[in-house]
Amino acid sequence: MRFHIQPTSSRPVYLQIVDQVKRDIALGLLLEGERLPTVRETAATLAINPNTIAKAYRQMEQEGIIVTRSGAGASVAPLESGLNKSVKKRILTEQLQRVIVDAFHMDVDQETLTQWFSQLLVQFNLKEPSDV
Amino acid sequence: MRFHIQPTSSRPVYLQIVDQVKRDIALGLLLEGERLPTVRETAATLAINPNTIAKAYRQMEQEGIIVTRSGAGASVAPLESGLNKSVKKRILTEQLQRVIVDAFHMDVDQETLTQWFSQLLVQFNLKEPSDV
Amino acid sequence: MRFHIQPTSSRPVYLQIVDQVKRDIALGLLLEGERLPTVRETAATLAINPNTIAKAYRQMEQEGIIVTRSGAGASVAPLESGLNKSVKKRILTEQLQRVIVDAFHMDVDQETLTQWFSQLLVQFNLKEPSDV
Amino acid sequence: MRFHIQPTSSRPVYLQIVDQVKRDIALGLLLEGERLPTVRETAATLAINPNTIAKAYRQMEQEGIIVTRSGAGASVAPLESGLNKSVKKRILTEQLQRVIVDAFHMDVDQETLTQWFSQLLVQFNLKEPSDV
DNA sequence: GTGGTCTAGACCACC
DNA sequence: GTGGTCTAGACCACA
Repeated sequence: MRFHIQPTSSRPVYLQIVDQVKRDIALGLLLEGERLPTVRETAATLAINPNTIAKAYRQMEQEGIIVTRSGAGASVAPLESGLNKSVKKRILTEQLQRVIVDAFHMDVDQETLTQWFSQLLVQFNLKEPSDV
Repeated sequence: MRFHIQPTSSRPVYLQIVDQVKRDIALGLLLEGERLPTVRETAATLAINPNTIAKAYRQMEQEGIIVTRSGAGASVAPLESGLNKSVKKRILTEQLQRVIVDAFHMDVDQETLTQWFSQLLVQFNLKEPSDV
Repeated sequence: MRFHIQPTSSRPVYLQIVDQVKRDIALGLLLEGERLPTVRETAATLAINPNTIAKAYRQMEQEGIIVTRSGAGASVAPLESGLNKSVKKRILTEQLQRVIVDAFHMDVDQETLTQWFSQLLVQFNLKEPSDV
Repeated sequence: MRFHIQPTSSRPVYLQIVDQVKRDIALGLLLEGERLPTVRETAATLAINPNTIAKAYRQMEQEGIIVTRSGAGASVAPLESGLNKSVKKRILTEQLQRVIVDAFHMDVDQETLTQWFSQLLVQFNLKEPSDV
């Protein structure tokens, strides 16, 4: 696994790492049980403070995305979400609404936005074993 | 215009205000040229520090959402986005991707997500060109 | 609120703080909505690094014990536990079992242990308004 | 004796082993003088680093739970606790208090907690003096 | 070797 | 003023 960090981004470095791990899992590039690079290794590769990487890992652990066994590295946890459906809907529609509103203010029409949305869905659907 | 603020939300107060103005414009509830409540009026109503409201207004002015004439308050600016299309696409697909990845980790399937997306589009479609 | 830290304890400082806040809430000494001392203030009083205090606060926030509004300090959150009952039972009986086993190995008989348990319950029951 | 280890638990593996030995002794499943499996045997069965098992045994020896005679393996020591009563009380009430506070924050009422406590006591009472 | 804790000190976002 | 992020570096617990 290779991370790509933009130090100038307003998004904190540790969240950029979280984003990328979550994306790669969703894309099927990282499979359940697969090991992530160690904190020190990642810190060295990216020339970033180990504490920052550790923070990203801690965050993912608490979100249930990965499991870390102290002294034995971190690996991808099985998919499991304890949230009930109404909460999920609230969170996701809130995010989607923000995108739609932004699109409006950028003068992007709904067809175009829907098209981009669909293209992304296709990308993230490739991970279904039988579909490939 | 009435704002609804959740002080405990992780989303900063000033961005909650920006969100709501942008949403109401996109919904056609706020029309071009319409005036927004003054900073001090809003601050009093919401019992929030005026600096916070001022920051929200400054942010919206920068984004070209509103225009403020000193002494005459703020009003909704005409829709206009100077960004070029590839930039728009990058910004919006980045946001959409994050939603899709989050949906995956919440174990929400693509059909459900697409349905929620479509429902939102309908809501924001009511105020089409001919309505203005 | 005054904290009492034992730097020599094997229990990490940040957890000692969490323990004390949770205990004081359970005792009714800290009420819902009440503000906690600021991170910097606490750090100065205890002569402990602010990051350590911040970590304790972050931990409590994620446990839902307190809410922090950036720029406006932290306060006690309303009591709410999203766990379902079987999970609660598993967690608590696991802890209780460990105490009982330890008591056995210390040669403390069950009557004595039960007595200590009851005395503690009484202490933590005083917080019911009408009982006082 | 068969150990059951959850590698993903936040409780260290070596302590899980200690927990289980102490519990089985308290339950009367392991009697004084009875021999424990060897370090290397256990390590092989559980597919765990022998150092981890050795650490668990060292810990139990220090606590006076078991005695190890070099070359002759480990066996259960006679029950004996050198602590004075006030120390025992301090240690155990500290643990009990933590359970009670946790129960409060999980919104588990005192009746329920007391019931769980009593049920556990019954389990651990089956192996009373006369049974040995 | 792994990750976890704590310190010290800088800078930023928010109110 | 508040808390959040990041860096740098020490020490410890765990496997």
